[in-house]
Amino acid sequence: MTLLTAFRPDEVELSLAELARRTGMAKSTAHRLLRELTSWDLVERTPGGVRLGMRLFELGSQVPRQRGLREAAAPFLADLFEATHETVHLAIPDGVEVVYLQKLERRGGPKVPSRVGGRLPAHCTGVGKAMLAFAPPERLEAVLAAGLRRRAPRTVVAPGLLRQELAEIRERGVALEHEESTVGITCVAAPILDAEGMAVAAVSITGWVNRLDPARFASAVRTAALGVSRVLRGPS
Amino acid sequence: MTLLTAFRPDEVELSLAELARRTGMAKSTAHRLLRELTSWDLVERTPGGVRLGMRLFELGSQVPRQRGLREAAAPFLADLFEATHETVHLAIPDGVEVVYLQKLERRGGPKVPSRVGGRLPAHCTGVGKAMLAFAPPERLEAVLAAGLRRRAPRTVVAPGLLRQELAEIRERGVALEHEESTVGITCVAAPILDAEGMAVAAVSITGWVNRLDPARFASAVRTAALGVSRVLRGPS
DNA sequence: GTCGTGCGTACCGCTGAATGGAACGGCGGG
DNA sequence: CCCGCCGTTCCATTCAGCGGTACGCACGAC
Repeated sequence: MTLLTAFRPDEVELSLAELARRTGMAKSTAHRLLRELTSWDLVERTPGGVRLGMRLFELGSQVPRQRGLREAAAPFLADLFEATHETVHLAIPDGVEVVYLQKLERRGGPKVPSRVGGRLPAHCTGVGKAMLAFAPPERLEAVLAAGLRRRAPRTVVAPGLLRQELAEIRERGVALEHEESTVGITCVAAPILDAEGMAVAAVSITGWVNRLDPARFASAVRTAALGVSRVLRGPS
Repeated sequence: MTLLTAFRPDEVELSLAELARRTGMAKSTAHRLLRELTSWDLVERTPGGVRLGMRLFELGSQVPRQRGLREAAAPFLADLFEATHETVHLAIPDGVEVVYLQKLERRGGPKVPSRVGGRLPAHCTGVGKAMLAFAPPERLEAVLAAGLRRRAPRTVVAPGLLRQELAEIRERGVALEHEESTVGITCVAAPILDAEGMAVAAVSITGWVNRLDPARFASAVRTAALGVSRVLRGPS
């Protein structure tokens, strides 16, 4: 894991020497461990070094926390994409962050910082706020305690403002985000709730701030989220 | 890895004792290793045992072999889905099998055996045949040597027939599959080629055999594949 | 041409960490 | 009620991982 996590999110390949340097291992140790990792196809040898291997992807695809959700949500995300023609996201909460499970992009859409399997802070994303509004109070406190870091000029950094906004989200069932994580981009999100009314995930659409009218799509996002919630609660 | 690979594709959670039994480890060994895996969030403790953890999903999402392809293909897959309203697949070759990278499902579509991160034999799937037709000859020989296992009544199991079909695919640029892996399901696939004309991946649409007219959608699938090929070759 | 540097690879003696047997408390079913 | 299975902890033995060292190679500077 020390070796595997030495790969930063957007690095394709690293040399043995670079890995040894980053991890503080002796070159011979890194060499031997990489041989073992290669034999499991957890990493692959390339002309210029090593990169993460396909078995990691295969294992990751089996992870229950994301698999059930993804399979249940897939058709609804497709519908939502078709109805709105905007970038669609599915995410789950994890500590003070959100982890993106799925992303449907259209050609020519805005370039958003999210990535399948990537993380963003909860307080400055649509999906994050949607889930915070329907989370145990401790989670909000943890987010506030971690500090509302400013990621863009319009990021909400005042705890009071955030609390107030979450109350509005609870009332309307939809979360809005206007250039709070990236300038020029806006977002409409809705939570996916379990039987107890707690958010287990959220869906959102994201688009250019001057092109996407939140009021027009709010009900579509909400409908998709409700559809997933219903399927998750089972055939009861 | 012995512990992680003890989880079969559709098992959600396993007990410590069951893991020890499957792997042949002593219970105490399995216990200690699971503690370590848990600390990395590679597995998570549940009331009834352990399950694969989110970090595996996050790591898997970084794997270059799938990430670049997925990001390049995403908009084209979305277009294809919208144009056809059928289940869309993106897959890459791996030995005598194919690994699915992405899947877009519509509501009410047929239930297909594929799964993101899952594998199927190359010889009985549309994407598999599309890629075999544009693969180094060794790969086809390897597939034949491994044996064309029958998965459905109409699976092609005769080497000669398969060779002939691949020639046709090369000519038309599109592969067809009619109930060769699952009864009632048909498939239209096209390869994504690199600069040397070798298949690096394939896209397909899948639907009910009596509902999906291959002739009508062949060009759409081919167009999507060509679009991805073009993007992959870069902005040259 | 020649040196210097950084790379991947291989060897091997030492040591500390992994192993698994044994034992215990808790729980549920027969 | 007791038996069996589970998860957990402890501990002595041993063996496998560690990393210092060294080698061949490719490349660039001088």
